Amino acid sequence: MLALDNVAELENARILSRAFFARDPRKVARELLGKLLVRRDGETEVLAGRIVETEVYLGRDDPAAHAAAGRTARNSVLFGPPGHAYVYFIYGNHYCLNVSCMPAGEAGSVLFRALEPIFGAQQMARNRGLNPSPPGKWTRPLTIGPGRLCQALAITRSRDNGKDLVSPASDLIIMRDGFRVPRITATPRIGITKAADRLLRFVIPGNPFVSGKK
DNA sequence: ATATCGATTATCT
DNA sequence: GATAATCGATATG
Repeated sequence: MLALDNVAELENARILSRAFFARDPRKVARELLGKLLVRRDGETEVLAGRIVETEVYLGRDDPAAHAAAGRTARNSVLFGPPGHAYVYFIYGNHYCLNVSCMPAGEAGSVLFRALEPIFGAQQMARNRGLNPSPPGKWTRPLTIGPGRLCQALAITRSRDNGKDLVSPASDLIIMRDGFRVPRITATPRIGITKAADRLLRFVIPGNPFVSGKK
């Protein structure tokens, strides 16, 4: 499988099934915690991060979701088959990555909010325009937050929107490696104004790469 | 330490 | 024309 074979961190990892995503995104968001988001660039470069923070966006019954008003040119991936990338541009500056859930025809997705770098942190820093040299805490700002993690993995709408995230041929895939999350906490979603009270954000509590205070 | 604010553009009303 | 699933810089206690 191209360059993945050479990465020790991924030698036991397998791509998730399409069926994993053909379900209620509330279930998918919880179970995505501890999985791996893997970016492949060319023949040699591999970037990988463990998913430590997710958010759920539903369909018509969720006013905060892009799918709330129905299908448009921008959000059409959300209504397509499960396991595909929905990438959108926000605040004139940032990209955010979702994976489509539910069977084709029904909207619903999970937003990737934070990763723990597992492989390729040096290149992630370069993608972010940061100086990779100072040792110690330099990995923290790489992948905390939906905009930052997209920049770290070089995810853009033109390159990745609509991409199949469970195809071995894709350069952006989601994998499992047997890692078990100790615990899951649900909180309100970040940065929204509508339906702000619903507990649709999921984190691995205590993980240092979860966004938020301390 | 927390709070506020400006950047910058695709998308929708 | 207003808004937005954000980030990073600056101001303030």
